[in-house]
Amino acid sequence: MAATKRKVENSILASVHKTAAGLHKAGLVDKATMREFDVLCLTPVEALTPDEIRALREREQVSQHVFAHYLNVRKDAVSKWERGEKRPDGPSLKLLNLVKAKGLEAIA
Amino acid sequence: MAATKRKVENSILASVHKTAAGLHKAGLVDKATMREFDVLCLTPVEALTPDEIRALREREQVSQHVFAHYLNVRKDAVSKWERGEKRPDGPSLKLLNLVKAKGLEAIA
DNA sequence: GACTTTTATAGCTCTAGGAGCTACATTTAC
DNA sequence: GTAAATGTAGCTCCTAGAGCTATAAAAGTC
Repeated sequence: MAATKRKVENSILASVHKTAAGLHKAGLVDKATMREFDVLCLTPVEALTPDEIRALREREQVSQHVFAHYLNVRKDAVSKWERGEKRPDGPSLKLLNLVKAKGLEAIA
Repeated sequence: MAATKRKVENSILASVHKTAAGLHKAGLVDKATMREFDVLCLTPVEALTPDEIRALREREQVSQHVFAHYLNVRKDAVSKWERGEKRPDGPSLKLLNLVKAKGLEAIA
């Protein structure tokens, strides 16, 4: 239910963002103010299961070693994520979400 | 001196990368192989001083709170980075480097 | 077939980054 | 005046990630 609420909130926020973006284009809202909206409308960083992380890496066709280099973590960390020994959060999770959404090249 | 060596290495690697990229375009090297080159040629993640981090955030014209949201860390963390109480590394440093090179929008 | 390299798993210890909180200045806006 | 936003300061706690070694299963080489 938290997920449902989240989704509704997101769709509302998406509209707010779209509207704000329009105002910005029209020169009625400056860039800094847009950023204020963006905080609320930023793509939510979602948790990833070990399987999803592995699938993500295999989609990009790289070894754990190479994948780790892109994220600036050690290969051991990637191995542990994929086996569920450690769960990435904060900055690492953000990077994984970036790769999921935009591909490895986006963080090269 | 380590820095000098690094620089030289990087320029060499940059050439290797450029050459490899050419071979790839010509269809002589597949994408997976390119990735192998990329590991060596990835933009090095450099450490940032507290002042550089603050300058970076101010360049993007956002508060610590907003900045933290983009990086998926708490605002306390950003404050500590800028005051030199904690030094970001690994995934967080990678994100900061991304922002430095491509701007906040690159990680939105 | 033996051999090496690559890739990934497993187990271990240790450090410090980040979470999460409260309280307190300062500035800006209403 | 006072309310909101911003940043500092001082804590404690947890665990992610570093860093290492050993092992083992593929993949490529001779």
